[in-house]
Amino acid sequence: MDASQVRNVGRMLDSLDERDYASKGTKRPEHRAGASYQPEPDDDLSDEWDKRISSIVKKEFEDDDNSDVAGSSSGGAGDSFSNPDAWIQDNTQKRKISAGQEQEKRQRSDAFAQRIDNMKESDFKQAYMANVHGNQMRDASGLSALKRDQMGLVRKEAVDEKLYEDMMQQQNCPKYQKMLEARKKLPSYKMRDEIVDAVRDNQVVVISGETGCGKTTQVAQFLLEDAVADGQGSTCSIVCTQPRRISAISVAQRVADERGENLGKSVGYQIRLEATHPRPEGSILFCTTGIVLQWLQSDPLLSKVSHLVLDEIHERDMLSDFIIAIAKDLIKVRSDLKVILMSATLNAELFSEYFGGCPMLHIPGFTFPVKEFYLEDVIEMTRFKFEDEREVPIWVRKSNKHKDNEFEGMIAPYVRNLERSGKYSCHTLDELYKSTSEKLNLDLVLELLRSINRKEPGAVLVFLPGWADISKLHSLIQGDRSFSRSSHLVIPLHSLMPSVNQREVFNRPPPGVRKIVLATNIAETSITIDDIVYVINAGRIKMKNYDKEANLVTLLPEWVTLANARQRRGRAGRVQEGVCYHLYSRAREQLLDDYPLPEIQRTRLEEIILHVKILRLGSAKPFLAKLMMPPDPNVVDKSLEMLQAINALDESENLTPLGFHLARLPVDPLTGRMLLMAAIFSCVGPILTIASALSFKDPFSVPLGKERIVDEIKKKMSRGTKSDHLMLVNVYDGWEDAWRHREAREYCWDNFLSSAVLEQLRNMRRQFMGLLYEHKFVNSKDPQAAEANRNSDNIALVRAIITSGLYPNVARVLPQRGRPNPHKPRSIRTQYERRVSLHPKSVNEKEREYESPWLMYREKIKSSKVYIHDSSMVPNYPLLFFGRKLNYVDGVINVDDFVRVRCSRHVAHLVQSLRTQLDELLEYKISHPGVTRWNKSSKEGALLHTIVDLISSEKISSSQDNYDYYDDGDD
DNA sequence: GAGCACTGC
Repeated sequence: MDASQVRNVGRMLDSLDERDYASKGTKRPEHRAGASYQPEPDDDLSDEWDKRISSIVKKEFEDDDNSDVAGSSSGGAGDSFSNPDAWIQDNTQKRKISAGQEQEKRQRSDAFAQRIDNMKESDFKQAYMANVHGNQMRDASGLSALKRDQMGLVRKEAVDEKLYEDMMQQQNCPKYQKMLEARKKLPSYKMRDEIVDAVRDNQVVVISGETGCGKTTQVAQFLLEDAVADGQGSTCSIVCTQPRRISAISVAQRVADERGENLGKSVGYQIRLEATHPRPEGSILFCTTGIVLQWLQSDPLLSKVSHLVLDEIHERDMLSDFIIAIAKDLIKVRSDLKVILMSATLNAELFSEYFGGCPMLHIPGFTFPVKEFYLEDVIEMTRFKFEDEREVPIWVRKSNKHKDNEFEGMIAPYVRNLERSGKYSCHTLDELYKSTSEKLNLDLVLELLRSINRKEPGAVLVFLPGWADISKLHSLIQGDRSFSRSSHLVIPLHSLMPSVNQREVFNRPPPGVRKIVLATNIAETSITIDDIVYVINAGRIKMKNYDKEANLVTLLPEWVTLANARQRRGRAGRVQEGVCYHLYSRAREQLLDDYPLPEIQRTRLEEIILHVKILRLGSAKPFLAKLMMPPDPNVVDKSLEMLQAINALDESENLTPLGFHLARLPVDPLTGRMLLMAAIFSCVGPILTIASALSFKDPFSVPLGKERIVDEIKKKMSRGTKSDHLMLVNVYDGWEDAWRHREAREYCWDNFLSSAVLEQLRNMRRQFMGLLYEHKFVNSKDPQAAEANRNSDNIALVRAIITSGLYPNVARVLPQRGRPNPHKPRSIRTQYERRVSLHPKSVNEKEREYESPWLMYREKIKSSKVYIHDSSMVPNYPLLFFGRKLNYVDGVINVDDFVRVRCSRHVAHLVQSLRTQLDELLEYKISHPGVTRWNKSSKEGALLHTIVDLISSEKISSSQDNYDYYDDGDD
C-alpha cells in the first residue's frame, strides 16, 4: 500500500461508521421471490450489522495508538488479529466454557438458534432452516419422520386403458415384431417370466448377468409390458440408472428402437444438461446416477418412481454405492417402491446380503469362448528373454525387497512345480525364475504382437496402464519392420487423446489390415470395440487412491484385480471366439485381489458429506457407516474438518448458509465457493469458465506425438499471465469469438481443442449462471450480463477470486540460491510438502521468473513425484483477503502460518480492519443472498470498491521485496 | 518432462 492508498483506505473506514442511511431505523421491505425482485437501496445492511461494523471500526481506530496490532505480546495472536469467522469462534468459545455434554449441546443449539435469529426473513432463510431442522430430526428418528406430502403414483383407469390399447396396437406393428424376434434370442428373454414374478413378489431383487445377456435393455421393458398388460400402466414409472452419460443415451435409443418408437414416447433419457423425457406414465427413463441424486434433493421419497433399476452396480462407483444405501432406507417408507439391482455375476451375493438376503436371479451370458494364456505360455511361444537381474541396479533391487519376498514366497515355488511337470522348456523356466519377469515389459508385448501377426486375422486390443506406455509401445511398433503401415492400423486410445471421439476405432479395417488398439482401462467399460479377437492384458492398472497418512491423492500403477482381468478377457469374445494373453504367471494370478476397492474407499469425502447434509440424512459418520463397504472413519473426520475449515459446516456438523449454497451447486465445494465469490464481486464471466473446466475437464485433446506443440499453444494462450486458469479463460473466449465468426472448427483444429468439451463448458457456464440466478446472487441468467460482469476485465480481481475459491491450496516458489539458472526448475513447496513439482502440462512448468511467489492450485497428485497439475500465480493481497487466519508478528503478516508478507504495522492494521469487515459482509451476503450494488454511497459498495481498488493496484513486481527476506528455503 | 476412468435438477 502506498501513502495515498493508506490515506484513502483510512478515510473509507472512517466514513463507514459516520454514514447515515435514510432507511436507518425503519423496517425494510422483505426480499421477494421471483424475477421481478428489485432490491431497495441498502436493503442488505441490517441495523444490527450496521452497528456491528461501526463498533468494530470505531473501536479499532480509537485504540490505534495504544493497542498492539500484532497481538503477539498477549500471546493470543490469533485471537486479536484473526479472521473473525464468527460461527466457528462462537462455537469454540462456547465449547470452552461448557462443562457437561448436555450443557454443551444446549449451548450449541443456542448458537444455532442465535444464528437463525440473526438472519432476516427470506425465502433463503426458510429453505435453509427447513434443511437444517430436517437434518436434526432425521438424526433422531430416521427417515420415517418424513411425511409423504404428495402422492406421485395415482392410478388413472382411463390412462391404464389407453396404454393397454396402445401396446396391443404396437405389438401388431411389423417393425416391433421384427425387433421382437431379435429380442427373443437374448438369454434374458428366456427368463422374462421369472424376472417379472420375482419383482412382483419381492421389493428388492438382484439380477446378475454377464455382458451379452441383454439385462440392461430387457428388464425394464419386461416390467413395463407386464404392468400395462395388467392394466396398471398409469402407475408404472421406471427409472434405470447408468454410471455413464453415453450409456444412458445409447441404451435409451436402443430400447426405443426395439419398441419401434422414437425417443420421447415410452422411453426417454436424462443426463446433465440434456434430456428427452418420456411420457409421464407407463414409461422408462434411462438416466445417470447423478441425476437421481439431484432429484432426491427436491423429492426425497422419489414419489414419482415405481421401479428403481440400478444398473452396473458391480463397478462400485461412489454414486451407485451411495444411492444403494439411500434406497435401503427408502424402501422402508416406500413399501410400493421396487428396487432392482443389476450387476455382473461376480459380486452379486454382496448386494443380496446387503438387502437381507433378497432373491437373486442369474441370467447366463452369451459370449464366444475365449482361450486364455499366461506369461509362461507367452514366453514359451515367443522365446522371449528378460533383462538379467544383475543388470538391474542394486538400489532398485533393494527398494523392491518386499516384492522380492512375494516373488520368493509364491512365484519361485510355482516355477519349481512347473519344472517337475515338464510342460515347459528350460528357457521358459529360466526366464520365469527372474524377478524381472514380473515387470511390465513393452518389448515382450511387441514380441507377442509379432507372433499374433502370424495368426488368423482379427483386431488386437492391448491394455496398458497409461499414456507413457501407450506412447512407448506405439513408437516401438512404428519402428518395427514387421508392422508395415499398409497392413496395420495402430490406434492409441486414451481419454485425453482425440481418437476417443473418432469412428476409426470402431470401424472394421479393410481386408488384409490388422487393427491394433493400444488402450487404457477406458476400453474396459467406456469404449466397446466389437471386432476384437485378441486381447493382451499387460496386468497393470492406474488408479487414484487417497493416502490418508500422507494426506495425498496418488495415481500409481498397480496389479489388476481378477475382476479387471475377467472384464478385459471378455472384450475378446464379442463377435467370434477369441484369445486373451495375460502377461503375468498363473502364480501371480493367485495373488491378485478379487475386486478393486470401491471408489468410496479411495477418495476424500467432502462432496459426499455435503450430499448427506443436503439430503437430510443426519450425521455424516453414522450414515456413511451404513454403506455396503463404509469409508474409513478417519477419512470421514478429515473431510469433516476440511468442511468446517472452509466454514461449510459448523462445529455441530450443521450446514452453514455457505454450506447450504455449496451443497446445492453441482460442483465440489472449492469450485462452488469460487462461483459465489465471483457473483458477489461481479466478475462471473471468467470464473464461470474456470469453474466449468475444473469440474468437467480441460478442452485440450492431444494426439500422440503432439505433446510439445500443445504445450506451446497453451503457453501462447496464457499470454504471460502465468496462470493455467486464465489460459483456459483465453481459450474459451477465443472459441466464443471464433464461433461468432463461424471459424470454430478451424479454431479447434488449429489449437488441438475438443469442440464437444467446449460445448459442454458453454452449457455448464449457463447452468452455473442459472443457479446463481436462482439463488439470487445475480439478477440475470445470462453469463454475459453486464452487471454481473462489471469487473470481469479486471485480471487482478479474477486472480483474487481464483484465490478465494482454491484456498488453502497454495504453494510457494522458493527464492533462488546463488546465480539464477534458467535451466533449473524453481523449487516449490506447500505447507506440508517440502518439495512439489509443477506438472509438465502446466503453462508454468518452464517458468523461471515469478513476480510473486504464490501459486494457487486445484489438484496435487503423487505419481512419479508430487505434482501440482494446474496453477495460477497470485500476489499478496488476495491471500490476505481470502486466506483463513491472519496474524501479525514482527513486521510480518502471517496467513495460516504459511503465507507471510512483510508490511508496516499501520498497513497491517488497515488490512485487518478491511478484512474484518469483508468477512462480515461476505457472511451477511451469503446468508442474505442479493445482487451486489457497487454504488459507492452504500456501505457495501464503499467497502468492496476499496478492496477491489487495492487488489487491482497491487504491483505484482513489488511483492518480490516482500518475500525475499523470508529465507527458510530448504532446497 | 507427463495426463486410470467417471459424474451433477
